Amino acid sequence: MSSVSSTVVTRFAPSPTGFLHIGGARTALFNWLYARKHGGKFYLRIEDTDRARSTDAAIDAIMDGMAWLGLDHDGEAISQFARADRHREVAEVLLAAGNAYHCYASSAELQVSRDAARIAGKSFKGDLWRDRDPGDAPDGVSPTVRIKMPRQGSTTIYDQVQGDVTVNNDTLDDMILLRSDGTPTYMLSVVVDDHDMGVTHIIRGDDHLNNAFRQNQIYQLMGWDAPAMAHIPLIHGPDGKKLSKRHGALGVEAYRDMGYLPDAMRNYLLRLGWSHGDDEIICTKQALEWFNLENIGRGPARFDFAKLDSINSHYMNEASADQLIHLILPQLEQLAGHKISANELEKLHASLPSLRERAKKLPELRDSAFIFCDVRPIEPTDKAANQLNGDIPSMLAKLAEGLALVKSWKGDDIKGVISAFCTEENLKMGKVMQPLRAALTGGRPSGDLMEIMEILGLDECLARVDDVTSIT
RNA sequence: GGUCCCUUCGUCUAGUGGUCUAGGACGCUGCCCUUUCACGGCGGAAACACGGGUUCGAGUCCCGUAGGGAUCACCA
Repeated sequence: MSSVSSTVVTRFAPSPTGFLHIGGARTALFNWLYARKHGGKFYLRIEDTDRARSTDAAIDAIMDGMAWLGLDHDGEAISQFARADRHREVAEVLLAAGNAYHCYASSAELQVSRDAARIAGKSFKGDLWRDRDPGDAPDGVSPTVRIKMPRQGSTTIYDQVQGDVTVNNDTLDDMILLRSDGTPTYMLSVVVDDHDMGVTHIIRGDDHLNNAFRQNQIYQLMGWDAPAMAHIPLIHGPDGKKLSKRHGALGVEAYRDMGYLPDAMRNYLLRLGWSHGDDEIICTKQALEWFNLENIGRGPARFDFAKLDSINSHYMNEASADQLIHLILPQLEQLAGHKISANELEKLHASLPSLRERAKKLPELRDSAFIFCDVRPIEPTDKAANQLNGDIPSMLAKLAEGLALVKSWKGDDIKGVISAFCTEENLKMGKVMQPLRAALTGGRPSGDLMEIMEILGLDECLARVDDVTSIT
């Protein structure tokens, strides 16, 4: 308990060059889950060593995204750039020990070497100055610092997801540790920060698997213990290709705007690449209990909106009416063009339980809730308009007369009036109910018509019927 | 091209050598319910990439082929 080494420490380390995309969100979720499950620490580290590409707006977007998903991190977000001195210090140690060296090669020379390696079918090693006499250094060129990779043997890393992965050391390149302006590169910074922060488990995208071997060398050279690794497969678009903006590589805030609930998002993301037998609906509390690294899948997963929708509808049914109303209220007011009154709010509350059953996403709920606001006249959909043709309006007008006389405005009594009317007019129930629904709801998905009428109230119902009967 | 990773229904996946004539979920679809739209209930179609091994026995282990992906920056 008290031993530092036994405490799990994970981190999410995005580069602030854009929003928090879906793959990053899942990586963050896994790290968060793993740390929280073990009562450990979960840190957020902003990898902003590339000053030109890092923006504060991106940092905000990432933090907002995580907050929305409910992934809280311990302590303040750490800026990698702020720790540059420390990174440089480690490079100096490596340099002093002869494990790193100055490289004076120009980018043109490097490019030639890279092309040559590719043509020869070999790996680029970037070691043009590895064995050259520093005395040959050209004047006026500030060198980069490169690590001296081993050329013999092989390195095997046990990855918690992929298993043992082995690479021949002679395919590793002498990567740059310090740029010619003296600033540290990501490859150096991650290792130093992960070590200094006491990170015990690195859970990150598959795209870093190759880097693990390069970074591993720094741990070796510095005599540090390397954290456990877990490289999770990337998320692909529905077409199996890399995610693009067209199909899912959106910021998490885009999902929020589309009307998905954070709980649903977490559940979906969790199941995308991780499983617990046949379980599909896994709340966060349960996930905290079950999550592990062993059950992370090894193949890339495709993003599927249909399934997300289905999970979202499940969580919409579990959310409280207050919560749901709170979420749709701003848009509802915008649609209605007025501030929602206490009276409308009451109707909204009354209708919500049945409305949310048929809504998969917030916008659908908002649209169906809309008819409970004071928004006469209701604009009918094309389909609904077709049900209000011919002599239908006069039929409805006649029905309205009967409704006005109902003894109490309760579902059963209303139904009684309607069925009596049907018998009297020798009409089938459906022939009356369908147009009535069209008149009252404009044809929007709603629910039990009697319930709707009861909630709407007699006056509103008559007014809406009047709206469609007086037009013709 | 080099290196590394991956490969079960359309999709997410269960499956850790025999109980797999392969299970669940989403989607699709048939029927039922029904006052529209939905919801719900009960069914259905639908997969072990291919080829060799190993084994009494392979979706499960090994090799190869094919396909997919990642990576090869003074980006992260």
